[in-house]
Amino acid sequence: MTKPSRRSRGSITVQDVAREAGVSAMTVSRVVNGGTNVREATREAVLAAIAKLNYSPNSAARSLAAGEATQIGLLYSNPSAAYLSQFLIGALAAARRAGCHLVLEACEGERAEEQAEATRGFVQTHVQGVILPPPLSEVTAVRDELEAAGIPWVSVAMGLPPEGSLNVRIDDFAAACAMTKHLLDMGHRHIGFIRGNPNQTSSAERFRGFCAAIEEAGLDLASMPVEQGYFTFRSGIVASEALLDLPNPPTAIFASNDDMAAAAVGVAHRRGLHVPQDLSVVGFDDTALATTMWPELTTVRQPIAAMAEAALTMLLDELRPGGKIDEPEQVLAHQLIVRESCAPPPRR
Amino acid sequence: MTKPSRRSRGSITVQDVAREAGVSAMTVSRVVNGGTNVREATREAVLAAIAKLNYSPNSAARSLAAGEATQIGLLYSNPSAAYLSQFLIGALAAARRAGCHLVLEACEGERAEEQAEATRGFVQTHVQGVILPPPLSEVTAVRDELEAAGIPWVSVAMGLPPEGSLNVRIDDFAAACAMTKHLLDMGHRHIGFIRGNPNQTSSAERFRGFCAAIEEAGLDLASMPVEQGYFTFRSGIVASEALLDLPNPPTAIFASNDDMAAAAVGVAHRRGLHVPQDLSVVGFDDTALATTMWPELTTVRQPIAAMAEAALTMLLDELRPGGKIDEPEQVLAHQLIVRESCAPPPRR
DNA sequence: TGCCATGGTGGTAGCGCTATCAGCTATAAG
DNA sequence: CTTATAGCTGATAGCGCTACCACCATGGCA
Repeated sequence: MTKPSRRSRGSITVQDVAREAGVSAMTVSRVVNGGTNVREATREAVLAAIAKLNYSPNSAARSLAAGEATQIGLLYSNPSAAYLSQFLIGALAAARRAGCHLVLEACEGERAEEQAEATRGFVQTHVQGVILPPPLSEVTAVRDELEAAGIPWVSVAMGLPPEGSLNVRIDDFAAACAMTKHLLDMGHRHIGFIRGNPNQTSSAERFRGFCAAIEEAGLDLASMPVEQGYFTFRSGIVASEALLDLPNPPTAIFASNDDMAAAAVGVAHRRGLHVPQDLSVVGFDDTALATTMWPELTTVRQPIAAMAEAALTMLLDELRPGGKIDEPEQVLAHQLIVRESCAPPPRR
Repeated sequence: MTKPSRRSRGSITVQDVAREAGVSAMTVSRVVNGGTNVREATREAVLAAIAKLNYSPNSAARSLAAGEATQIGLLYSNPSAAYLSQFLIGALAAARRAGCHLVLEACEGERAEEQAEATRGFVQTHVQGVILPPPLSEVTAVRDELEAAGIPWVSVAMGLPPEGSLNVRIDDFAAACAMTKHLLDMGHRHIGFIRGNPNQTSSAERFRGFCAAIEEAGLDLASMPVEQGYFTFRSGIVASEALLDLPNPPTAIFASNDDMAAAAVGVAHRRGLHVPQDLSVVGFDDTALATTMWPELTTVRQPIAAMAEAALTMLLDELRPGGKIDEPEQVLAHQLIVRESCAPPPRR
């Protein structure tokens, strides 16, 4: 009878499974991880033993033994809170599967120096790679700092990422195009557009999509009122007021994100306009805001959690000793979400 | 010249630091962790070596060797997305410090069976402890399941936690009381209250706070219109309409959370009432929603991230072999956030 | 002088897993 | 019937860290 180590937590280990299945620990490990080169019968025996003992691998031991990347940085700034939580959920799921830790760092400031400072925090804590959700994915101060430290990064949801950089995104152009067509299909011919922050390339892509759909419909793009916004609620108020102050105001407003769309609805209500009867409003992103307003917002859904997962997975692949990844760019599918903020234009 | 192992990632280890400082690895470890029983001179030498080599401990090895809890579950349901992201930020920060992983599990359903099912997911993946943010902290199906599996948990933001249970919260009663006084101070004498979901004890506590402030001011509580809500935006719409349909509608509405307050503002706008000139509205929680509406919402801020950190820390203490914790209940400070949704009542 | 506390330190032995390579079995090829 | 080839498996040796105990000085006490 062997004396159990007093340090043992009594948990099931590979050894236990191996004994149960009548194989070696190594074979169990192989089955658990992808399982190349294991005979089918053996695999089944191991799987049965795992199920019987209710085994679950110890991730600390795993990453220690495998010498894997264990700390991945995630630099976030104010993003719409709804966006961030979805993002974190996806990233955490992937991180746990990979057995690595997510290291968060807030980057509040707007100034390049503050941003670089936040980034250096990562360099000092030895993260092996960094995920950059918007809008940080576009900040050169951050990217330069990472570049200098030799830390790889993945940018998420850029509109138009630089060639060859690691990134995960949706097709902002196509999504904006589809949304515009949705408005056109409803009969709108005079659509106001609120642009996003010019320092994010997705703003330009979304606007391009809008333009493309308008022109494809044979309408005069120059007649469509366009206002500059900055993705914030407040900027949406200013832009919407400008749009509705026009002598010939649009019958629909396409805001480049949900926050600004919510602002447009707020402004319309203040003026006694009913949405969607008097004015249609659509947004982009499908954040929680879209369903905590009245009427609920027609918008474009990004698979945020999936994008975060994809980003982390890509980064881990890149970090793996052998592996430059084959496909540094991943474009995930978006989805048009039709709710109640949109109706045919009022008859005049 | 020693041949370096090909598995080594060339990172700095305790051994390197020990050699540099002229001590043993054990001593370095002691210095890094609290450092009991180390002579001051030795400690300084080690610290210097750590700084010089830019050493940072490998958390995987650490938790493997120490046999610490390494997987902590976090069961979440719908929570306001803004709430969740703040919560995750706090929890992640604490988790990284402790070197443990956060395991997320979504619990979408309302039915006890679904909730129990989600909880069993944790039991099977061998999490050592679970954090229960609202509203899950109040679900008995979940708690029974954890109890049965012998997994300790910490509930967060319950209004009135059961005696002796691990929990972190704010004083909902005091916060609601303070908010009500703020309305009274502005001159409101006829205040409508929208209650929260009755299945959460914080709803009752907030209502109690409201009542206490009203009675303390010597007003007739029975004359204050009260509607039942369920913390959702939609329930807020129904409740607000009921309140404003009253022959003698209130001059202010105190909603038990921000979502319902936003609904109240929306309903008011639809009726051509201006907020705050014609109607004051206040909320509770200070979620992102509070600043993505117009006017911005006066509300109560919970230190969400800090509460999550406190919860995780408490759980880890509980899990530590030696230690039942001394103080199973922590009450953190809330804060009244005054914005623009609130003004003195209109003169009649 | 001996003896026990006590504070400080190092050596040893793992924690649970996987990289590596050697070996071993079948099948294919010579 | 050998030899090459491939597929499958196990023994060994760590990954970087810390629990555990042995050890060595001290110094106080009998």
